[in-house]
Amino acid sequence: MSPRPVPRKRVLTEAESLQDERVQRILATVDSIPEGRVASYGQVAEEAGLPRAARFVGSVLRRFVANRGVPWHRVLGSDGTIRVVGGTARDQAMLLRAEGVTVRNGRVRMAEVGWQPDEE
DNA sequence: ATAGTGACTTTAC
DNA sequence: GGTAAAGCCACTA
Repeated sequence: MSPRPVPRKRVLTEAESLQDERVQRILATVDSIPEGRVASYGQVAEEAGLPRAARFVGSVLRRFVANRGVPWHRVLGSDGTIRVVGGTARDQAMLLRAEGVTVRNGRVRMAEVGWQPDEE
């Protein structure tokens, strides 16, 4: 029997990461944010069953969401601030305004447009 | 295995 | 209102 190479762990490709259960739950959670509402990264993480993984949520959105049907623009910082840098920030504000969310100084009022998961 | 990084959050001034 | 530091998770320069 010729020895076979042991399958080594390697870096996940994008396609593989998309199959990652955590990624799927994150995307599903973001997708469940109703139009006109927003959620924080930490909130998404918690809803997805990944408490304290807010930064991970941010990186997942940054890497995959750009060209999918996921409403990434409804995810903001816990204080309602747009955390994206560069031109994408302008897009996010535009997308939010397009669905009736008031954005002032790169920020929204979480008390008004914050998503309450129990109202789905 | 260690160090650095980031679409984060919380706490403490 | 604001900044600073520390804690946080997972990925990687």
